[in-house]
Amino acid sequence: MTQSKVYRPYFATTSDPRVVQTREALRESLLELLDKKPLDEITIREIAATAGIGYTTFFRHHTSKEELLNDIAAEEIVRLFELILPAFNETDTRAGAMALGCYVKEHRELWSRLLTGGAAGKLREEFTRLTREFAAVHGNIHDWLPSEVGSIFGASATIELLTWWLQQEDPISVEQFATIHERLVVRPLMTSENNN
Amino acid sequence: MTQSKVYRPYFATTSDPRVVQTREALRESLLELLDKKPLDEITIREIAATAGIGYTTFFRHHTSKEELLNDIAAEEIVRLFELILPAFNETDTRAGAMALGCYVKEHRELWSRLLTGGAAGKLREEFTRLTREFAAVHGNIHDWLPSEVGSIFGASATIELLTWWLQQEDPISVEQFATIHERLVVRPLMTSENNN
DNA sequence: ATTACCATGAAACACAGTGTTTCACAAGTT
DNA sequence: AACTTGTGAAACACTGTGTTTCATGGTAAT
Repeated sequence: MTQSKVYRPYFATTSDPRVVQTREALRESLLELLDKKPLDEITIREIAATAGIGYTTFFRHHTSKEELLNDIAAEEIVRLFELILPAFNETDTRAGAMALGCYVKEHRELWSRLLTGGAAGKLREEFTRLTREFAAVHGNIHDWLPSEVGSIFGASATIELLTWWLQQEDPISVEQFATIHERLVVRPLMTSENNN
Repeated sequence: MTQSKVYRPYFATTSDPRVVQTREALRESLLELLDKKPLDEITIREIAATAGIGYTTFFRHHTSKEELLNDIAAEEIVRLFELILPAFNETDTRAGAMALGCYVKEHRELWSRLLTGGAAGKLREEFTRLTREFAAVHGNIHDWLPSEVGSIFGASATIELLTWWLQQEDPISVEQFATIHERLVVRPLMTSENNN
C-alpha cells in the first residue's frame, strides 16, 4: 500500500526553496522575539505569526520551540569552536581567552539572545561536549582532576562569564574579559602551576 | 465593609496546625516526585494528590510549582551558608571546600533532587546572592576582577561541580571533591598568588 | 505545457494543565 | 457554644499544544 500522508513529513528535499525559506523565517522570527522576552513566554503561534507562516507548518519542521532554539544554539557553538579552538594551548593561555572574547563580541546580539533567552542550558551542554572532545586529544593535565569535570567546569564557567559580560550595560573591554577568563578558567585548567 | 473571601488568602496564622501540615505535605510530596522525574513533567494536580490534599488548596499556598521548589531551594542554601561560611578564609583555603563537601554529602538526597530536578537555577541565584554579601564584607582581592563577577563565578562553578559530583554512580570522596573545588574555585578567588 | 509531486495555510478538533469561583463542611480558636 | 477559617470538591473558563483533513499553489521533470 502507498504510505499515507504523514503529519510531520521528513524533508529530504531541503533544496526546495519553500522549505529553506520557511526554516529561515522561523529562526529569525524566534531570535527576534527572544529580544523582547524569554523563551517560555513565547508561543509557537507567535513564532509562526511573526515568521509569516502557518501555525501547523511549524510542526512540520520542529517538534517544539525548545528544539528549534537548541538547533540554533548547537550550530552556533560549533561555529565558535571551529574558529577559536586552534588558539588554545598551554604555553600562551591568553590567546584562547582573547579569541573567545573577540568572537563573542563580534556576534554580540546573537549571543545575548541565546544566553539570556533560554538557550544557556543547551549552550552549556554543547560547549561541554566539544570541550570533552578537545580534552580527549590533549593528555590529562592534573592527576587530581578527572577530565570530565574539567570539561564541565570549563564550559559552565565560560558560559557564566559570557552571560554576565553580555548583560552589562557598559561592558568591560575584550582585554579585561580575557584576563578574567584566562585566570579563572583557562590557566587553572591548562597549566600545571597548581599541583602542590 | 467586611473584606470578601479572597481566593488566595494570606496565611498570617501560620501557627494553625492545618496550615503547617498542608505546607509540609506539599514540600515532601514535591521532593518525592522529583526523585522520579524532572519538575516540568510534574503537574500541580500530581503534587496535590501525592500530598493527599485538594488541588485548589495548592494555590492557597503557592502560585506555582516553580515557586514552591524555589522556596525550598532558597531555604536550603541559607542553611548551608550558615554552617559553612565561617570555614572560608584566605589562609586555609581547603577548610571551606571541605566544609562544603561534608555538608552536601550529609544532605545528599535532598541536594540531588534540587540540583537535578529543576532548582539548579534558583540555587545558583541564591548562592550568588549570599556569596555577594560575603564578598562585600571582605575586601576586593583582585584588582582585575569585579567582585560581582567573582560571586557569579564562585556560585556557578560550585553548583556545577556539586551537580556533577552528586550525579556520579560511584562518586569520588569528599577529600577529592574538596581538592578540586579548592583549586578550581576557592584558591583562584581568595588568594592573590595569581596577580602576574 | 502538461503532469505528478509536495509544502503550505486554514479550519476544526481533542486534549492537558492552569487558575478561579462557589459552597458545604470540618477543624481550629475564643 | 459560637465564631472563625482552612479545606475539599465540583464546575468552569482559558491558554497552549499537537493532530487531522483538505484545498491551493509553487516546484520539478518529461
